[in-house]
Amino acid sequence: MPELPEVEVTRRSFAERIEGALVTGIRLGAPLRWPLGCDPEMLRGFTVGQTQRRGKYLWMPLSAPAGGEGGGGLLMHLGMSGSLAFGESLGPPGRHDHVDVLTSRGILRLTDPRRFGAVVWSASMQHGMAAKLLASLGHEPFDPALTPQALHAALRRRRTSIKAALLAGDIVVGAGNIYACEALFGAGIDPRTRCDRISRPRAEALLREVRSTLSLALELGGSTLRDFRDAHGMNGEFQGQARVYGREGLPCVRCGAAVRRVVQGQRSTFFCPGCQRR
DNA sequence: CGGGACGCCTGTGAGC
DNA sequence: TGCTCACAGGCGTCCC
Repeated sequence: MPELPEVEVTRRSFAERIEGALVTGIRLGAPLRWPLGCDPEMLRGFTVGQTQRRGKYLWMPLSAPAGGEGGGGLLMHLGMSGSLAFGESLGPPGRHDHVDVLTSRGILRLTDPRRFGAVVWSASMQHGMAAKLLASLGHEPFDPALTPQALHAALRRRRTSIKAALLAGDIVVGAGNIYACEALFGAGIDPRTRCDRISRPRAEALLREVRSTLSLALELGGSTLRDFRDAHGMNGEFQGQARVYGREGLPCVRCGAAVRRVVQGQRSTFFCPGCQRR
C-alpha cells in the first residue's frame, strides 16, 4: 500500500488521537526487518508526541517521564504490505500483527504480512538507526526548496533512467511504483529516458506532475487503505484514477495506443508509447 | 562513486 | 481441487 500519500493518510488518521497518550507496554510478534533496538520495557511510562512523516517513514516521538532520561522515538515504515491501526478495541493480535504499542488511549498496531516493514527505536531522528535510514532521502515533494531548477540540476548529474531515479528517492521522496508511473505519464516522459537528457522545461513538468499526482492521491485518502485485504491492494480509490499503472495492453486514455509494460530494476513500469517520449 | 541485481517475506491470481 | 509460477505499492546491501 504505502507510498507517500498512504503513509501520510495513515499518519493523519492517528497522530492527533495518540498524541499525549502514555505508553503502557509494547507487544512484539514475529520479527520485522530490524529489531526494535531497545528493551520494550524501557518505553513504559513514556509520552507520545507529535507524529511526523519523512518520506515514507513515520516518526513518533516518545518523551521520558519527568526527570527521566532516554527520550527518543519510534521510526516506523510500512514496507510493501504494512498498515497501522489505532483503536481501543483491536482484539487479540493475529498472525500478521507484529507490533502493538499499548497506550492509555488505545493500541497502535502494525500489521504486515510480508514483514518488510519496521519499527525501530532511536534517540532522535538525527541519531542511531533513524539517522542512518533517513540520511539519503531526497527532498519532500512539496518542499518549496525543490524548484524546477533544483530538480533539473540534480537530474543532470544522473545517467540512470528517470523512473529508477524517482523510485530511488534520493532526489525527491514519496513516489513509489504507481505514482512514479503516473507522474511520468502526466509529464509525457518515457520512463526509460536518461535523467541527464531531460530538459529544464520537462523537469519542470515532471515536478508539477509528481506534486499533482501525490496531491490527488492524498485527496482521495490514498489508494487502498480501506480495503487492504484485497490481493494487490489495488482495489482502492486510486485504481480508477490510474492512467497507465496496471493497464498493460489497454488503450491509452489520451491517445488510444496500447499501454506497454517493461521491467526496470526488477519493477514493472507502465507507460504509453504514444504520449511519452524520450 | 553510480548503477543494477539480490534478498527479505507472505499472499494472490492465473494457468495448467 | 491442487499444484506451480509470476507477481506484488519498498529499500538496504552487495557487487561490478
